[in-house]
Amino acid sequence: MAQDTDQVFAALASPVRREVLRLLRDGGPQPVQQLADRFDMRRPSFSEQLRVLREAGLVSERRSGRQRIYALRAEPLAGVQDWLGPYERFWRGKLRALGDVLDTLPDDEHTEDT
Amino acid sequence: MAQDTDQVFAALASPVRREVLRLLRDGGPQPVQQLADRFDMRRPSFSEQLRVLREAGLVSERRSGRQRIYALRAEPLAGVQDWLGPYERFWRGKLRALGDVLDTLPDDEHTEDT
DNA sequence: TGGACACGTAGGAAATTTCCTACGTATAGT
DNA sequence: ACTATACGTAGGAAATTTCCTACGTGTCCA
Repeated sequence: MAQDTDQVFAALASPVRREVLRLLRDGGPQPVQQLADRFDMRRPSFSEQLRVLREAGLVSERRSGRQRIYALRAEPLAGVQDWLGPYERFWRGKLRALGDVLDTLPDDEHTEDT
Repeated sequence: MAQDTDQVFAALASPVRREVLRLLRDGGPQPVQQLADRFDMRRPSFSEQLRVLREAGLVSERRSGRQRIYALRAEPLAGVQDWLGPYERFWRGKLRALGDVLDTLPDDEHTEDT
């Protein structure tokens, strides 16, 4: 569980890998070649980036002839959003009036004085 | 820009650092010592973990006598949620199961059946 | 059956991360 | 001024990441 979370966050900590996810999101499932053309990188290096995404569960692979079609698997990102949940009120509180948020708090556990 | 995003995701890719954020979220601002007691790690190593969080903008530091009080800075997490936004429809409503169909959708049309 | 194509793995170099011990700096108390 | 406390930096070892070139596997096609 934490292992998965680690892998997902680590996978997202690379502009190349985030761009791959975006390409799959906006362009749908694609073969490796078509994805790789977008990056200034040798093919084996790109394969490794795909492997990181695959092991994080963020993409799936399907074979079609001699091509491999990669597709976005967004489920792990739902886990990221779940993790994010409990923090949300902290930045909403900063962006809005503080009193507005405090009014709706179920319990008060973020005292800011000594 | 992407540099910041990289650092935030990389900072989150460690159970120790995520636990620090949780402790600050649930326990409010705390000195280093009090945080460090929760981890099986030497102090200098823990200082480095804090440095990673600090450089990602996820914590702030304030001096109080010979202590340094760390506090959660959640703003970068808002950036994470923004990044997550365009992926949300992929895990909601099982649209992804249809694969090619969503590729043909002109607008975001997420009916939540089943 | 032979060759081109799509993609991966093998293995290695360089950079980065993460831990450690040793030491430095600043503050507090006596 | 001296000592203890709180925390960081320095520097180094081990593990991991990320890139490369070279090569292997499987598929398509003439």
